[in-house]
Amino acid sequence: MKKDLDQEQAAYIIDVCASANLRTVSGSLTQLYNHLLKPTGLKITQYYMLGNIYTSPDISISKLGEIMLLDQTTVTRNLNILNDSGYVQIKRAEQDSRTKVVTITELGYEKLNDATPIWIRVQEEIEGSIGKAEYMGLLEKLDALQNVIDNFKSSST
Amino acid sequence: MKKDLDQEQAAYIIDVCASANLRTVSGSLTQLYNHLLKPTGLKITQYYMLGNIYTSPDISISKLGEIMLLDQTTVTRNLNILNDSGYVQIKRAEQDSRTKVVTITELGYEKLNDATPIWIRVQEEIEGSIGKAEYMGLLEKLDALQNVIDNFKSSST
DNA sequence: ACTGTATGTATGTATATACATGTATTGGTA
DNA sequence: TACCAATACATGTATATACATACATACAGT
Repeated sequence: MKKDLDQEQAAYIIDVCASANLRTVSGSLTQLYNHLLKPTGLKITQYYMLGNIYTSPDISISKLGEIMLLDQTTVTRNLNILNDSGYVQIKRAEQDSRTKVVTITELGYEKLNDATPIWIRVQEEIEGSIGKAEYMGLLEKLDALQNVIDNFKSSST
Repeated sequence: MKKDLDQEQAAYIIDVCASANLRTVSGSLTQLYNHLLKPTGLKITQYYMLGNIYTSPDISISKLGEIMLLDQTTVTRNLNILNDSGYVQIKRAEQDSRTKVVTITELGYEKLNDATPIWIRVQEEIEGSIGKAEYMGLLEKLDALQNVIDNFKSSST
């Protein structure tokens, strides 16, 4: 005898679902950043990717995917957009011509600098409003959740 | 004299960025769910939307967007996919022919029931691993963050 | 040197998402 | 009543994302 989902149970699921809660907040914050970043022409995802490239010069596409936890194909496509805007340079590695290495351009670096004050403003608003310690606690919890997810993924291999 | 971003500062930003941290965890969890849900043919976003529709029968497209914190155009497009699969029914409201109301179909309800055990399994793994109380704390922090974001948005109007 | 496998990247396809804008319908007001 | 503003939805366009798969190059073993 199968017990089917009633509306109350469904409402509970909607309410506590980790995926939905994360996606919703993440989406709202992305929207806020993109709105404020509009004058710079960057999106927050692009800002973040540029920051990673600046921090790890001559990184390969795959490595970039690994540190950003993105699929390689996603990195390829997002990089193409940055490349078309002239924010990054992509060239084949000399030792291994399969590999491509990415570097930020002068223009890309300028964009990064343009956008950073906006990033700081939002981040300070967040840390100021919910409290620095609380915010760090949130990051820790997110980290713990990430570990649970990673373990779950590797256990179901 | 302008102070430009150095790599160490960029690394810090990458590390603590609220948007990036949320997006990354959210993405990983979405991937895990979608992988496990594959046999059902549903994605976690679709499961979540179906759940909302089941919980609020005859809801309008706009209202659905409001409760899910999604743009109306996003709802329209996601609903079309569910509609093509036969999981929802969309018809014009009788009082106001601008409005469309959405209802879950029998088939959609079956899908919802197929997917729920998988949702439960992941959710229990999460709550079990990081602890129920810790998890509730995480939801509270996410809620607090959502409020900060909402306030920021309305203040910049 | 040849061959098969592993590795790095790209492409086809599909979903998720938002913004700007267009279209249709409703409802209030002169 | 005729018109205008507000409301509800759809469409064009762009980005973000992943999976399945193809392609190209490197490398190891014979």
